[in-house]
Amino acid sequence: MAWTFSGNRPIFQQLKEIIILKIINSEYKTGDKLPPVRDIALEAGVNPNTVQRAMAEIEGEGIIYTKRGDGRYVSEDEDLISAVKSDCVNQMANDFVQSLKSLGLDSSQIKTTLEEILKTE
Amino acid sequence: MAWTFSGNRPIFQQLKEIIILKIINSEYKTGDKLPPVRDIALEAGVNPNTVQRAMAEIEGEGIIYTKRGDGRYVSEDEDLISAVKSDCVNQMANDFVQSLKSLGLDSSQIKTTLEEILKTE
Amino acid sequence: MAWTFSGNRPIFQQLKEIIILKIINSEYKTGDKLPPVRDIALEAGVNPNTVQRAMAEIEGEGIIYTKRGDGRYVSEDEDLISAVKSDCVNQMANDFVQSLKSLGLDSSQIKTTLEEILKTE
Amino acid sequence: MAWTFSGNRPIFQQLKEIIILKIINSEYKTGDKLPPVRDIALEAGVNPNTVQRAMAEIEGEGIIYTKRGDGRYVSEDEDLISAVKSDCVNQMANDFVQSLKSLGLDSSQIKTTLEEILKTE
DNA sequence: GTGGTCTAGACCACA
DNA sequence: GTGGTCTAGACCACA
Repeated sequence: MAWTFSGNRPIFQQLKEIIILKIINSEYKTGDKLPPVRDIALEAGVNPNTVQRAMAEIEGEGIIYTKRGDGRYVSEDEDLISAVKSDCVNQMANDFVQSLKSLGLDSSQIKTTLEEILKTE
Repeated sequence: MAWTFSGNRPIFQQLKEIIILKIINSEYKTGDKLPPVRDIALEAGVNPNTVQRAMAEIEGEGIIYTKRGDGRYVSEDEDLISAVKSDCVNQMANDFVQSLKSLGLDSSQIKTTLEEILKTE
Repeated sequence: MAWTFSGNRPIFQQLKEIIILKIINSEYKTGDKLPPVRDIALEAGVNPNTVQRAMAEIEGEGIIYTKRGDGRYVSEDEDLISAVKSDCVNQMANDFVQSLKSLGLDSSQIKTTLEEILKTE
Repeated sequence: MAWTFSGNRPIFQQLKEIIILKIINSEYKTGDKLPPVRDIALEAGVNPNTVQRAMAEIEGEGIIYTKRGDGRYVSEDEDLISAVKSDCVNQMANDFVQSLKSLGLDSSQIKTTLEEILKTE
């Protein structure tokens, strides 16, 4: 996954999402040590403060933790991580359905729309 | 549709979305005169300038136009409006699929997820 | 010449320009009686007040005049009308040259640009 | 280039034009950081909001972009910038030719008119 | 009455 | 320090 940012959304948020994604997808595995803030900052081409902020917020969600004087680690709690993933999936699906309903589509139209998209991929 | 705003996104953008939605859903019909900026501002509880900005941006997309000294009207171009709607739907569906794929789900998992959600509604 | 308006500029100004154009091009000839304000308003699909304002401003420039209780007439002063025309042409040409110079083009580039355009017409 | 405004056209539009001109003429070069909104506002003697609006619209055309929390920069895409310039030149030339033709001048008269003007400069 | 522009001033997120 | 948003309020052109 590349460190690219969309410009119209806060970089720290996009960073958060990318890092969480790397954890969910086991690019950073359970119990792994994460790269130092400075390395990520360099690689992503952003200010270390921005990485710091993203990390702090992810830590707030419990899926990474800090060993003082050592570094940050991915939580060993695999259930937590898979819970984060399924929460994420469910919220996206709910938002998607909600949005299309507000545009006036019913369930079967929503299903058809999705199938159309999946076919073209 | 209520004039409620989420707080973490600009009001003028949310206004834009709500108004476009009203047009797509024919609450404001083709050729209709829209309520005056000041009326919407009052109803939505925001400053007229904020409504003005939303309107100007929607006008930039061509689905409404201004008659000077008179007011704003929904475009008579029904094709344009239905194009806006289907663009909207397609983009949402694409984003949804893209996001779930980046979380590691394949097509059949995405389909299953959506069906689960639709069942619970 | 059709009575069509661009929307982002005042209608009365566009009306002025169209009417003056009709005079310069002898669609309305020296000494002719102009159509009544109400007829023009109907034909152009605008408010009679707007036509009235355009007429008043043209009258201010001397190329039309009012006979009370009768109507408006194109001035008999042919020199005045051709002066208006050449003023118009000169001002346009000056503005054009000025604008292109401010974009950094020199005289010969301006000439070339114009010749390119004339070729493609 | 002075920050002077004509009074009968919106200031934000004139600002837009002046800033774009400065980019086209490489007063603000590819990749350069632009002066802060507040500085330009002070220099031009207008409200920062007005500059903000001009900037936002220029950004919409893609030739400048914002680094959040940092400032605005001229696009690195030199092709885009030269395209903007030539579009600008062509549109001016087309408008000019169109206007003179509607006044009844033919191609050779238009050419002569321009040459007269260029001689007197 | 309608939209369009502008100012002054405030407050916020971001880096 | 930088841009982004928003409000309050004013004034104007237009129809």
